[in-house]
Amino acid sequence: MHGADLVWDDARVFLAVARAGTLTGATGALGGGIATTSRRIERLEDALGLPLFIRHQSGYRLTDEGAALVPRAEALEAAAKAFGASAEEAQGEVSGRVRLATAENLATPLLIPSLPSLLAAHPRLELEIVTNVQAVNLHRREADLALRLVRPERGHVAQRRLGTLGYGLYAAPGWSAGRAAGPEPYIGWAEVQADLPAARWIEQRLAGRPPVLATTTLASQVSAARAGLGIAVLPHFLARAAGLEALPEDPGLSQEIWLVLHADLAAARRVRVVADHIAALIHHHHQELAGV
Amino acid sequence: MHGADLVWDDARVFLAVARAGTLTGATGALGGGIATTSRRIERLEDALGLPLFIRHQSGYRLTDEGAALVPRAEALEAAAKAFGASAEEAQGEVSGRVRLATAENLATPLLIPSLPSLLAAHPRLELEIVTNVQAVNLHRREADLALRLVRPERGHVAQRRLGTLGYGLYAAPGWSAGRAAGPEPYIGWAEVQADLPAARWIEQRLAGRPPVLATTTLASQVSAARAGLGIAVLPHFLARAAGLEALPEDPGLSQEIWLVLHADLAAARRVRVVADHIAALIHHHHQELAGV
DNA sequence: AGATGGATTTCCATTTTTGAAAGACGAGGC
DNA sequence: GCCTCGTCTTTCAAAAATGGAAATCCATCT
Repeated sequence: MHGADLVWDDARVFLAVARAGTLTGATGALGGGIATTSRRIERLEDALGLPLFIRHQSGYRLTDEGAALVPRAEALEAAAKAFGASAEEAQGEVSGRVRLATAENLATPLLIPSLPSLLAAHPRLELEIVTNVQAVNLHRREADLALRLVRPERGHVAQRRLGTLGYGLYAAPGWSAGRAAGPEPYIGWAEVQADLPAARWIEQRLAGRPPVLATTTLASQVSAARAGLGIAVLPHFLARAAGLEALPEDPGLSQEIWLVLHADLAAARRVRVVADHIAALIHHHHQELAGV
Repeated sequence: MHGADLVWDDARVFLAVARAGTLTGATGALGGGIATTSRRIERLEDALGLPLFIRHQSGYRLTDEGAALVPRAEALEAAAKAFGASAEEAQGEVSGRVRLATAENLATPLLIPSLPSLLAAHPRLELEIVTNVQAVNLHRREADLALRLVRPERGHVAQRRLGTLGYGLYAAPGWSAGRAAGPEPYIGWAEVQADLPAARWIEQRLAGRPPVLATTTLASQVSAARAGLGIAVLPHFLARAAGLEALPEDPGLSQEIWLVLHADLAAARRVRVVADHIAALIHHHHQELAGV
């Protein structure tokens, strides 16, 4: 008959009415409608199986049992406040080291410049960025989280697809205007990165001819293109920022951007702070990255 | 943004999910639907402004902050349990003295016979019945509660109208058959009770003639009527119980039955136990009392 | 690799709760 | 003794919460 399902929040209503002495007053403190306050007191009395108030014309007056319950309800209130306060405390400072593995394509031009705000917001956060992507294995805890350009293999990881990185063909400003038709010199990737999508696309396009220059970093390719050495396949956002000229041909290349977290660490606050920062960053630059 | 309005019951859901590790499991423990559990966790995270769980494919896993909040939620749970348990204890034995003032009309035939069950249910309850109605004044604490046949004057009292006491004209069985027409002998009230409605009605009816017998108690009037002394104006329920014969004429007399409590005592459990008993009693005999 | 199974999220009809206004009741002031 | 004021209860339409079912997602097993 009673005790079956007591609604904790009704205890809050009970306290308000006990303190105010009238439904009207309690309702003002609670927000809502008088009728609601009345009904919840009724429900509480039903659940407890005893009358808490004597209904007076001038208001609600505690019964003996009601008065006896006030301290208990106050204990509940204190516990609830502690619960909420504890939550605020938990918002406190983040500290500790986070190792982030990421593609250099993204780290240098995009991620690094965004870090000051993150580190300023969390002074005790230590961040370590590993760009040696190939060798890093989350499972072996060589990094806490990774920003990847390939879909991660399944494993004991939490992953989120953040956006898309679009590629285009770029050259120095005025390139198209100053050149006659004919085979164009390409800037390509060194042998070790031959498996990058961009590298494969170029190789296919050159059909055996060697590239005019092969490098191992994006930054050097941008420099080379700007120096007028040839055409390069570059991420839209990077080439545009460098002031390069987009050629009309579209290589149709794009890569998904994935954020991968070690499952055991996803729950750690310091890791999540970094993950959220990166997710927001990518989201913010969503348009530029995709190259729409 | 957060803390604004935290729903205490959501803490219970939080605990259940934290313990079960899955929404499905927690829902089983809570009763209800999975969707509800999911939404309430969301609402709690919104209210607190921090993520409590990491959503896994295999279930919900606590974040650092969530784990930190578990003990607080457990404190809340303990407080809620104490609240409910305290309510059960308050159900405990009633003890103490209660003084009830009542009209003798009601006390002797109705109330007294009903007392065994009340006293059996509350062995430590001491009941004192005062039938000297006129002199009793609730305000002076001469009684804790009163059962009255007149509407109480307004004052610092709580009052409930319980029912109606109907009167009829009664005589010994076979009275009508055995008598010729003519002025009938009436059994009336002694001078001191001349202000009773029944007494007034009889006096008016007799138009100066003296009653054949005047008494000061109902019981004696019943006896007199049963002895064939004359006609009496008696409460229906009492006359019928005595096996008297109802005369066709209806005096049109009735009195409201009021239960009056001293306002300060209405909240006292021992007083309320008695009041509730009486209210239930009158309600149970409602039909007979009204004399329908 | 594909199928399977458990778990969550989404969707929508239903139930419950809510809240404003009208009605009822008694207290206090004139 | 009557009137005004404040408070609670009831009523009903609207809003919110609920929960079952389908859809989706992912890890494991075959």
